Amino acid sequence: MSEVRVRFAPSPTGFFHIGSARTALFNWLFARHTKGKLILRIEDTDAERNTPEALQDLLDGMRWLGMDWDEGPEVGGNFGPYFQSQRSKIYDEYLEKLRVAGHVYDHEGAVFFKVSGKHQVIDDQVRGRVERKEEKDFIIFRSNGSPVFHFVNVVDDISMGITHIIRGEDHLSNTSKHLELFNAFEAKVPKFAHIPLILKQQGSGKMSKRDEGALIEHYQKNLFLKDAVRNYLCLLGWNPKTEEEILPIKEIIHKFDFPGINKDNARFDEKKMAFINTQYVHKLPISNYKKLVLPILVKEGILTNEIDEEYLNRVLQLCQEKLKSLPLIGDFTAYFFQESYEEDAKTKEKLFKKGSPIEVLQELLTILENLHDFSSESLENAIHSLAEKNGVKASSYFLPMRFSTTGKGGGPSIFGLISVLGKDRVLKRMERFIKENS
RNA sequence: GUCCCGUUCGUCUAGCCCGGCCUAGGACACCUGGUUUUCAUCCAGGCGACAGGGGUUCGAAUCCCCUACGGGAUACCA
Repeated sequence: MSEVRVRFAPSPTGFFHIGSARTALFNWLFARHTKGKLILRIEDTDAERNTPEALQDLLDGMRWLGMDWDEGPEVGGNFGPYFQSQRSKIYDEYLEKLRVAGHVYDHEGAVFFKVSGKHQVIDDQVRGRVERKEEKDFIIFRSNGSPVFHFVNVVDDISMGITHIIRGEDHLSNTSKHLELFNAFEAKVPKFAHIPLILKQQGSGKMSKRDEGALIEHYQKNLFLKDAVRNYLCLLGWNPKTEEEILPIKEIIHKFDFPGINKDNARFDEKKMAFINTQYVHKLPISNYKKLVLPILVKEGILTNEIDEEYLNRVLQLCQEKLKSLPLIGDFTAYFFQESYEEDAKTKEKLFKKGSPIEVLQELLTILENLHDFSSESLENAIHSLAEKNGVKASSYFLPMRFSTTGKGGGPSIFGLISVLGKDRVLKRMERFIKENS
């Protein structure tokens, strides 16, 4: 059996967006699943709209999402060049073949392809048999001498030995043109797989570069985990047929195949994207998590050099299970590292409405002063026995404790919080709070 | 307009090819309750769909036809 060769063929005319990324991803998954090759081919025949920045953004985005290519820019290969702008010689040769066989004619300076008028049958791996007839002759070389997409696309797929064409459904109608060309060249026709499009979150139509959250850059900037973004993208138009949706990429590669691809378009859902990201944040190995979060804390001026490594580790570990996304880390942990932090006014109001927190805190203070073991288990026992002695619910101590030491109404689990903060800080902050509020 | 593709909870989807196991399963979101409180974790429960109409069949989400709706293509863009 011959080796699978698939290609991702973007044109670098804008920033790398979700739709392109997902097409690249499906090609990559198929290549890895079949142990074949992924070819990255840059379709830059439109000199007017191509930019080097867009190309760089594309390569960065591919790598960020963990998609490597076996042939193409920066890696080379035996079927190059991989930029269409450098393949004009090949295109001229192929054009000559069509001329010799009488498939083309010149008109108004442009070269037209003479259509056969026959029904073209696509045996699509996703949609089954699709039949379409190309009615009109079409241009393959512009009057300025440059070749047109349909022509270069087919010529490259032939000359690069592409075996499977996995692309968006928006190309399904174009396929009859491409089939005409493959036939005119008497070339073997690759298998086609037209994958569903990604629709914009609101309104109608497919997702475009201008839509919120459409650019890969957006996820990079907002510190989404790349594995999470990739996992979500896999789920748009493909399903693993398991109840579990959050899967390691190895498993996705193993399961990925054409029968699992859906026919209907999928609407992009930022909430589910965010949910999956949160799951990945929670599962992040501690060393990795620390590496990602540290620069944020430093940048936000929350961490200074004198921070005790041991303490930092405990804080980060404590907060991970409640952290929804990486950029929230500063807000979530600032009070661990700084003595001046803002108090949440609404929570404070609530606290004082509930009773006399100062009295409660004074009692807590004496208990905690005499508590030598500040582990969360020990704290839990102490608070529970205090509650029992006073005939109240243990939870009645939680908000006073939390608010007086953090100025917040929410955060990590209470005993863990007090334990990590440590006896010195807790007592000092409670005392300060009592003084300032009585 | 013409051509092509599609249509299961608000959203992503399982089931459809090979009709009965489907009083249609899961996930996100939402709502309610629980847990270490407010909550951003976690757990339990709830809400919620086979686009409509005709066939075929003992039986249809599953097969066929029509309609409606959605998407795409109709460029000397890719």
